[in-house]
Amino acid sequence: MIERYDPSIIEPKWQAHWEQTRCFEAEASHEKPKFYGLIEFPYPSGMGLHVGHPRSNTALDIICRKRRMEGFNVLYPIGWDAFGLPTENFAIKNKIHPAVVTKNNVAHFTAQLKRLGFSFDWSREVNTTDPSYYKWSQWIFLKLFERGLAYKAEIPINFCMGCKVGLANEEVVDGVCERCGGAVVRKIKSQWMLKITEYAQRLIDDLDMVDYIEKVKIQQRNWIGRSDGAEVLFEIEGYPDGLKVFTTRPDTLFGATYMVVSPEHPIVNALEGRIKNISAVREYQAAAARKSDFERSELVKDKTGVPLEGITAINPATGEPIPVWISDYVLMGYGTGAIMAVPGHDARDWEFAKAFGLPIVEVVAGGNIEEAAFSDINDGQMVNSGFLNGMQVKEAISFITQWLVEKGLGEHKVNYKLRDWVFSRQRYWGEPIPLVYCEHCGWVPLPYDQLPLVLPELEEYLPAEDGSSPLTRATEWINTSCPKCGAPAKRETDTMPQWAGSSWYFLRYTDPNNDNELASKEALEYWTPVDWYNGGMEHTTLHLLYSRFWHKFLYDIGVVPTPEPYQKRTSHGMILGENNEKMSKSRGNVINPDDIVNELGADSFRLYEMFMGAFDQPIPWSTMGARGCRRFLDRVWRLQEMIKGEGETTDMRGKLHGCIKKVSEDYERMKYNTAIAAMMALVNDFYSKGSITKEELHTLLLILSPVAPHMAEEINERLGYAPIHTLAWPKWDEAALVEDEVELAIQLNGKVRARMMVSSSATKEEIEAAAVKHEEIAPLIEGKTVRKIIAVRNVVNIVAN
RNA sequence: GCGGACGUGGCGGAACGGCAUACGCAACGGAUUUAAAAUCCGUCGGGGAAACCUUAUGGGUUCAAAUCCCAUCGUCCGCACCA
Repeated sequence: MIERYDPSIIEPKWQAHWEQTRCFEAEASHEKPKFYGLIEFPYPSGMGLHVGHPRSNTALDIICRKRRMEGFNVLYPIGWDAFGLPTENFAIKNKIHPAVVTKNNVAHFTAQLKRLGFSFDWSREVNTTDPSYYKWSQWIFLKLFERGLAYKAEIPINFCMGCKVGLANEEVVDGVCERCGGAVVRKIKSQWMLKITEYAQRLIDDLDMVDYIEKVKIQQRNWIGRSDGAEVLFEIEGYPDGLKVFTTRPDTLFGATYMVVSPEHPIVNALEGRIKNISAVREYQAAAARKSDFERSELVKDKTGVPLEGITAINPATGEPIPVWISDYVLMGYGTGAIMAVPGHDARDWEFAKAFGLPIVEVVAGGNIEEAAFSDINDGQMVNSGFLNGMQVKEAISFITQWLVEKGLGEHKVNYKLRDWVFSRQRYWGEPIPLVYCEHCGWVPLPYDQLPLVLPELEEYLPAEDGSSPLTRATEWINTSCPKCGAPAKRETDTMPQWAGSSWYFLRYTDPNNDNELASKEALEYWTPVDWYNGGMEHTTLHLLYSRFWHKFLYDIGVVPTPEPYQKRTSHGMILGENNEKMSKSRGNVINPDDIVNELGADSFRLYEMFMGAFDQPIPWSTMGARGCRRFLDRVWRLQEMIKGEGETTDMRGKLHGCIKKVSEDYERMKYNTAIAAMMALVNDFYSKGSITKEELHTLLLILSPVAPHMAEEINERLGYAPIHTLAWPKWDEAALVEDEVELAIQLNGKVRARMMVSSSATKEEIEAAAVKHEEIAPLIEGKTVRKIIAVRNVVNIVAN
């Protein structure tokens, strides 16, 4: 009799063993082929580990443990994305230094992660708030600044009233702050910006060279939002600049019956004196400014606007005068901030024209423009369009673009939805921006030998009421001298957003203690790119896009050897609460990993997270299901009682090898649930037999070990084998998979009517003959003509009538 | 509105175009136990008298459809006045 399975003894034992033998540290030698597996480093929040973290971590832990057994030198690192608002808010509320809060949270997370037995290389731990780390975040920023990719601009920003901080577009969700849910308003602020738009095309194009799951690629492409069209110049009487518009439908130029400019468009100021209804226009502008972006788009149904009375534009195709309106359905931030309105063929223009009684002209036949705008570009012929008449839409687009170019009225133009990245935050707990403002020299970068520029100590971390950074109070720190001319100068008080440190952390892991470079050339050459990166879909248009941008920049300046940071990107589905809703404190459906580990053990927890459903799908938590996984491990444990004597055998070789194959292949495809199901089925088979050989159990432990490493090591040690992590991944024998006899289903006209056993060496002809003669089949086809017999895999279909 | 994913037992879910419901949960029966828990063994989608029917619904392609195509309904996710 063996004692009962007790993870609370086994798990700490093996965790200590792994830590002492340092067996999961990446090898210094670069002889072996490398494998770099990466999970998104956690933000050490006060809430502690979420059940979502282990889902991603276990998935790649399985891959990394398997890779080591396959002979790879594996890097599976861990670190902390520790700058950020929740920590700072907690610090403010409790009057503790954010660095102390961070330290406590990191300690808590570390303990939680270690209890789960991930094979992280803890010797390479990084922390974005460590000055020796953010020295290099600052270094990269200065490089961007040098190359003109960081610039300061007066821009309307999304300002969160709760956090008192500017947000990137990506951080505004449903019109409110992603973090605190507070109202977001528009404020004009001078902000540091990064020119991610300069990389827009390459960020699209190079998706072709990486292996990302398709929905990630699609979301990134949509976010960057490339559109092809033309920029067209409309003349305005008495305004020599004219009014430029961007359109993807230059073919509809003859149908442009009016123009619309956004409320912020400079033409209003330029022509102020000639706009007869200027007070109404000013009033409209003021009303638009008071609305947030969210409110503006909330009112989609009701188009509003005011004509610029006295202003007339000329349609360059027809030569006709057309009115110019101002309306907030046109955005200053996209294209030129002005549009040509073609109500016949654009839904928004159609609504606007209907609302204000503007003329609607059909220029593409095929729809009913009285009912709705007709905007199909694949099916329609040009009408009422002079020299374009009779052409198909696509033909007309290229023809008129050429015509515009020849007349000097326009040009082919590509536009992107992607905006430059707002890189300033008016907060304390972030990397200081290493620039100094000098009255004489402007913005001057800190010399590299003065990095890191360390955060000053403050009494209060709260931003000022006007939203300026708490660093404005660090008088001594701010006042410095210009590195260029020596005159008194002031430091930048904005800090970097949380995304800075996470944009390059995977590079630092390759050489985490290097004080001379962000990482050595040699380390980067060997380890990058990351071979496999798993993370959340929510980072697709944030972290993942930002880090691709930074990486491309570092590639351009010769710092990294590859144009893309991550060779492969996968994503896990979210774990929902037992009630099928998103886990949250307020819903009271949060599952704490510690509780599950306490009750069932880390191995059962890991097993359940991998077994609960398809890895890429969202899935509700079930504590009963988790207990079922514990039952399975109990059954594996008791296999020790069924071990046969020396020299005895079972007839399980075929099933065992089938399982090795299934599990090996399913791990690679992240089909963890079916891999585990296959092992459960195998164990059920051994229970049916009531016996197992020592070697068979050993092999089962090898393939189970990536999921349940503690138990696998423990039983394996008791069997007298060397530690699993030092052993090779088992190979399956294809020959063993072939069984002597297989069961075939016999179908008649596609319906299963009978089954029969046949020798697996039987020929097609033999199978067909046997099927027709089968005792249950023969009477059914008697008197009928057999038209065809299809024998495929394990089905024979007889077509007869 | 646009883009994406998806719809299979009481539940989570399996199923290279080839025997639908693997594996697990829940439920039920039995063994063991003074009893319970644990464990072991077993049963287990629905409808129909039956032939059969049944993978959201209706069509189609095919020898063969949960799987491919078209339409409809529904759910989830992302983007959203992007010209």
